[in-house]
Amino acid sequence: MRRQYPFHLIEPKWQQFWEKEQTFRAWNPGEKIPQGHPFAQRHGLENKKADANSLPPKFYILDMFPYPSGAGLHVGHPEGYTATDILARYRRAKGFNVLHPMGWDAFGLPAEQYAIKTGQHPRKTTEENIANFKRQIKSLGFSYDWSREVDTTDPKYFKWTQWIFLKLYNSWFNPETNKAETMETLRFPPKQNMTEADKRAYRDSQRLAYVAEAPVNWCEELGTVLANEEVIDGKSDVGGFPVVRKPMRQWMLRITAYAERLLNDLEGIDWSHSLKEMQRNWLGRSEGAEIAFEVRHNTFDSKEREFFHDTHWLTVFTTRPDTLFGATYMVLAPEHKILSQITTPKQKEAVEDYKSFVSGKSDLERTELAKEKTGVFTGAYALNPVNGERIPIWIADYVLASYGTGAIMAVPAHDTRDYEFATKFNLPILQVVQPPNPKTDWRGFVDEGISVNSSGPEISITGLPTTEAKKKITDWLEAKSLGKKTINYKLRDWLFSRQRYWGEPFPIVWKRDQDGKLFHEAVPEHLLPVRPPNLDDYKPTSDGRPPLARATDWVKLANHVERETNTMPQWAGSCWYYLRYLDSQNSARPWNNLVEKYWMGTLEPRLPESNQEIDKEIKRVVDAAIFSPRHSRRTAIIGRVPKAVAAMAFQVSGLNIEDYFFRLDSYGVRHAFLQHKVEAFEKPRGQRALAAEDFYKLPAVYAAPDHIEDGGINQLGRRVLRFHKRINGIAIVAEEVLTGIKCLALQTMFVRETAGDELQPARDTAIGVSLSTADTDRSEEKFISKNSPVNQPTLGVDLYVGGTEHAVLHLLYARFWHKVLFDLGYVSTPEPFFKLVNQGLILGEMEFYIFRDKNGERVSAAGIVDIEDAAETLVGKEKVTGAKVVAHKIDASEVEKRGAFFCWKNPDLDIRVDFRCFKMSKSRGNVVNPDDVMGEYGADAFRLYEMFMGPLEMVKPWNTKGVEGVYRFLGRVWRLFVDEKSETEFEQAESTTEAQTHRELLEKIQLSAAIKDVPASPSQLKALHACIKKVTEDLDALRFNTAISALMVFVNDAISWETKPVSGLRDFLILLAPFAPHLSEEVWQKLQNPRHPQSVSLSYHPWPEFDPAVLIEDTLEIPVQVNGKLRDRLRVAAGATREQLEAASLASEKIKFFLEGKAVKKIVIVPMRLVNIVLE
RNA sequence: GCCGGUGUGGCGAAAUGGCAGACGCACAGGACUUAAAAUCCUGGGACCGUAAAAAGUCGUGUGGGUUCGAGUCCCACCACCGGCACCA
Repeated sequence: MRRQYPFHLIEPKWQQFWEKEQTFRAWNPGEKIPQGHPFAQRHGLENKKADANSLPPKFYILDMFPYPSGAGLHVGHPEGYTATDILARYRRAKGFNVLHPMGWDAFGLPAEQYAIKTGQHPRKTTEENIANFKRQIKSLGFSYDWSREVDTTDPKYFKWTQWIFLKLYNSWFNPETNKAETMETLRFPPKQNMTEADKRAYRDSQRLAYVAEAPVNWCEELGTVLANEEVIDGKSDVGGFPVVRKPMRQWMLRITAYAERLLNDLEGIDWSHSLKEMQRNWLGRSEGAEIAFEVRHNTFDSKEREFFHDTHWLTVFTTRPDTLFGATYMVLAPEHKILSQITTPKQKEAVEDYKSFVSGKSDLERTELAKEKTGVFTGAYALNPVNGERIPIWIADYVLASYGTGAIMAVPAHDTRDYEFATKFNLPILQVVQPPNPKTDWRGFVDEGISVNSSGPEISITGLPTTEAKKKITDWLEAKSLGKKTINYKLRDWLFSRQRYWGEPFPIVWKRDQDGKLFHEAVPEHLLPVRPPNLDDYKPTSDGRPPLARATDWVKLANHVERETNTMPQWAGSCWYYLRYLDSQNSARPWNNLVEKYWMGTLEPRLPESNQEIDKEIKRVVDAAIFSPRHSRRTAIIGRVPKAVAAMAFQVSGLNIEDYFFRLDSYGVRHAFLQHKVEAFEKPRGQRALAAEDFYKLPAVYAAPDHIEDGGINQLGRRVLRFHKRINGIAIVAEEVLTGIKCLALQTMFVRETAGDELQPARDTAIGVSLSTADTDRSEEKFISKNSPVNQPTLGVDLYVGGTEHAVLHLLYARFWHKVLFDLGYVSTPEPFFKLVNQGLILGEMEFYIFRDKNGERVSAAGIVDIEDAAETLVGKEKVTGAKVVAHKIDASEVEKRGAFFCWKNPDLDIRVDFRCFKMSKSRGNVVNPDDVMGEYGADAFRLYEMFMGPLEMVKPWNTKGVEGVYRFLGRVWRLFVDEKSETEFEQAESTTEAQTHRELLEKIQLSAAIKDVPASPSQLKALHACIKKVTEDLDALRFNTAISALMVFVNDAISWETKPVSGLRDFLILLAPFAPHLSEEVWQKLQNPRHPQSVSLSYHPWPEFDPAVLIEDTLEIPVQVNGKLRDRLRVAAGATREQLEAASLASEKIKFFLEGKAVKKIVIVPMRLVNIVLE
């Protein structure tokens, strides 16, 4: 494609300019901003030291930093980076102090494996890769503050990773305060005569970082152990090598202590629904009961009596205590400790055989081959506590030693797995739950119903619904000390050590006490960082000894003290990098506290300036009232003011806010509401609808807007809203305190009754979006939208963008570390990432496949079924014959569109072709290299295209033709501004001069003569302000694709203007700049002052204000429908009344035709929008 | 199996319950050109019409429902994508 504009000169020019001028430096409280910096000019900070109060509000916008692989950047990286860069530039223009950093997550296996192969030090590989990544990222013109760059493999960085590890090492989790505390607060158990060794052992057992001998995931090929999160289907996440369970001594982090908080705090952060679900899933909370079963030896015959000296107790975990009467056998995990004590001699051999059979299986076999249940009887029996029934105890590998108590009570009638097992081994199946639908088979029915056959001598739950039955039986068990309510999590402690070279060494040494017993101790903080030794051989050893152990000089310290030779996993460095960015040059501390508070938004918030007219006192109280923001992307949550806070607020202000509700919008702006009315609606099936009084018991309400009808004007002259639909749930009519805007929220979520008095919303069943406001009063609507992106900081990182692949690894670990640091007082927010967005995957370009049968004849895809993706090709079956066919990729030029299909270009066009997109992969050869795209179309076009493809979160296929489309658009922008003749001269000069002077030749290019310093015409203003409105709103909502289309619409219009008013075009450039910064800067410079080409960057120029007044039309085109079908359009005056609209509609000739001979039943008129005539 | 997400032209997509398909790609026709590229203009969901129009009918995965009006809200289902998967 012909070059549209000289991006090859413009882009490097501005990248160098920004770097030289430090245009995108983010300023910390206490820093002095250099003279003349546009940020200082904009915010009045010249010659001043910027303290936290004089700095504008912060905006922290973060990318997931990349692992610098040898392959270089792929097109997925710039997708997220472009989105964040656009927002960073937008926020800068809006007046924020924007923190937008970049760095390298550089520890990792590929560099180490390359080292093993070639002997090249991983540091060298890493440095080369970083250099290449940096070059590529810089060529995209992102506005990163490179002065804050971090590299996890830099000793200056991992010094603090080790420092945080020591914080974990020197802390324990206090269950009473539900938080981590330093070891000083740990009390020893009240036991006499604890020796120093006892005390040490106790302390070590309580640390957040501890050593455990546990069965771990050992990967032979990688020569290292792996975390649960790194094992997928029994294979290593990296490389896909088999993983086996093997007991080893390893470092663990006590993440399980935080399971509850990691789960609960998800509610307060703005992450996508699916991502939160993934985390919830991984945490795997389940509520149930532990029940103790007695295993009594006198239940066996006298000959065996001597083998059983005690009564044993076996505890099981179940989520369905209500099915206890249906427990017909028990199952233990083969690894269960009690096994040796209860197995009868007769069964001993069988049990031992089974145990060795199971231990020989890999994890993969244990899960994949588990379709058929296996197990053996132990010979022992337990007593069912409710009725004294003797139930046999089995062992089977479908019960996991690591979850719950490693033992279950099997209720085959109401558990799928137990049912399979019982069927195979002919164990009794006893119904204890009756399904609600009598036609449902009770066998294998696992849902809730009514308890049956559940009566014993002391307790009966027969006839109770499941929820009540659970509660009653649990209470009874608790009273008898036979059981208790329990919560279990699937989450396991984090296996934190790796047998690798290329990772952070542990700041730990091993010593021996007087008795020769080995113990560990922290390396003192002042000796950090502990650097890894130099090695010649990086290979792991097959016995699990880490490669660091080879460096004996490094390992062995004086007095027989030895270093820990394991290294930390790759995730360690990424657990806290977002904190190091805040203060990356600080060599004394990981970060400064004030700086952390400023960037994480915990300093005193400032009031939005635009709200000056609002009663400040109320605002202050409102600010004080909410300290725990709870909202998510789609759902605004209204919270009630806690009583204590309300009382406090009353003392301060005399204002009673107890009846207020608060809602945080997606910008963190607080809206207070006064409730007017609550109504309950139709009773839903199976569950009971909320009643008005229930509302007061709810801790939070998910609000959902639905049908709102205009209910006329009330005494105050305000529109009243009415809803008349039947809705299952409740409706709240409320008025926003600050603005007086009436809101209506329909609450269509149902509640389940729980045991206590408290009602809990059924999780995430809210269907709606947010409170909606009356759309009848336009000035109120304006008020809302104007105030939405307000200057109000949010807690933590304001926006974090990255791929889904880190949903449970990085994001869970980082939240965990952050919470520990929060507990210990090093950070000020409980969560690190306030809002998080996952970018969607970019697939390869569309590919065409033509099928051939076994004779090589081409066959139409129309007759092919069961098409599957088989390594690099497609296979399918012929529908008629069932014969196998294989597809071959063909070029797009061999294909012709025919109706809804693509056909092979033979004369008949009768052979249909299959078309689809695949994930980009080296082996398929469909990887798009960003360097190539940028070389051909430039960085601006590349950025623009990645954003124009579709919504950020969606999976979308790459299409090079699409890049050409946006490239053409940029060319049109260029031609909108420049004089064609001067450009031709430039091109001629460029082709005949030395390359070095090319950039100066840019100055040859003149502005178009059509650009004049004249006021814009009304229609020009209209086009501009429509664009301002759309781009601003879309950027706030992260809708980049539609923002770009608005820019295109403007340019399509403006290009035909005879005179182009310079002020309007300047505003347009500000709008375009976040998307295409290089082109915008270049044109801006020409526009500003052609005689002083080195004028200041447009990056800090204020974002244009949208003026709704210019968009008001004199006349409108109103569609007229008859029975909901469009029949005519009328042009009417904008202020036309209902009566005028009705008369005009009925007068229309076209409408008359449709009304002929029919009676008009009703006429629906929506002023300014539409008329609908309903006939009988 | 469980959980979550998504289904709209040939393709990427857009639409506070109110004119479905903005914007872009691909395509077709035209202008400019010796020609091509680039650029500019025009067209466009399908069907039925017609010399060409106009008018009309059907259209947002399927089937129901609510509503004057549904891509959008409710119920049931189907397909695809992603995650988890013997977690009691």
